[in-house]
Amino acid sequence: MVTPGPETIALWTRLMTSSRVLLERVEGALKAAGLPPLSWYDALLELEKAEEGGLRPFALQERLLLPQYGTSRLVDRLVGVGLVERRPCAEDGRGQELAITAEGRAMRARMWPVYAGELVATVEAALPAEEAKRAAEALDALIRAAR
Amino acid sequence: MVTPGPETIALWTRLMTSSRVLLERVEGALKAAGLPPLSWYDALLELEKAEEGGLRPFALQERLLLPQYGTSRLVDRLVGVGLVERRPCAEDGRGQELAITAEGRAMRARMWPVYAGELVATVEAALPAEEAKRAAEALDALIRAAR
DNA sequence: CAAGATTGACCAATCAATCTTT
DNA sequence: AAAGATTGATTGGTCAATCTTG
Repeated sequence: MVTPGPETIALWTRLMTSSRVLLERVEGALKAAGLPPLSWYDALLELEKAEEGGLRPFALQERLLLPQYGTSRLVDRLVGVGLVERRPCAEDGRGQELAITAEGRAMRARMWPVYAGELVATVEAALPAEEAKRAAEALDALIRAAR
Repeated sequence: MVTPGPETIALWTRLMTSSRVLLERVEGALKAAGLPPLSWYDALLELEKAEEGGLRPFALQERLLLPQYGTSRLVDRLVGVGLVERRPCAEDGRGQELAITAEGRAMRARMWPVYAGELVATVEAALPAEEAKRAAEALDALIRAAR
């Protein structure tokens, strides 16, 4: 039977713990500031990067690594509070185009300083840039191996 | 205004992506084998390590990094299917002792090969032990900085 | 009152089924 | 039939309130 080596176990447990602890910090800071969750930020950022044409739901889905229904429900909420618009799609009658609204841009801009502040206070306080870079490369190898 | 450096952003995004992608792999493999989710494994393992005396819910909670109500609901499910037992606590009338049952041990033993297989297939396929060790140390520094 | 633990009500995530267009 | 997207029903997670004992 296969048994992972101690380095593998250590990396796995630290990966699970660090991602949860950091995520909690960021989400906690957003909530404390009366702002929406990180998932909203991610979606707004992708739509803002896409500019004029907007994005099709399936494209947003790929970028956010969400299931199809997850995207559908997330977009429902964003549309519900006026941060995103749904428009019929010209080229493909099955689909739509999603576009960020002015309110959406404003919300993302309000969220960023809070988000950025936590990243600086945790990641940059913990690791010099050179080490952060090496760790990022190792994680990148994990990502490629897992899909 | 604070702005995280590019290495910080890269590490953060890889951390979020790698943890999600690897977790999906492991959860997917468990589900495909008709087994319960990883959260059950984690709880069963802690209770098995605790041996005879069992664990108080608050102690399990600390080890699993769950909120109090989260632990309560998780234990509900484990007790519901007979993998864990709740016993009144001798020293402290407010609390209980949680103990893994024989069925609980058997379930953990069935889950481990599936879990271990995915770790080997992803982590060990991606990184030599020496690099895994260095990455684990970097993540450990992140964990300490975040709490 | 603080600590350990649970619970009702609500929100979010998931599954399977569905609908439309290609 | 496959791709894009949504939806009803269920399950799981979260919040605030509650209960009991220290």
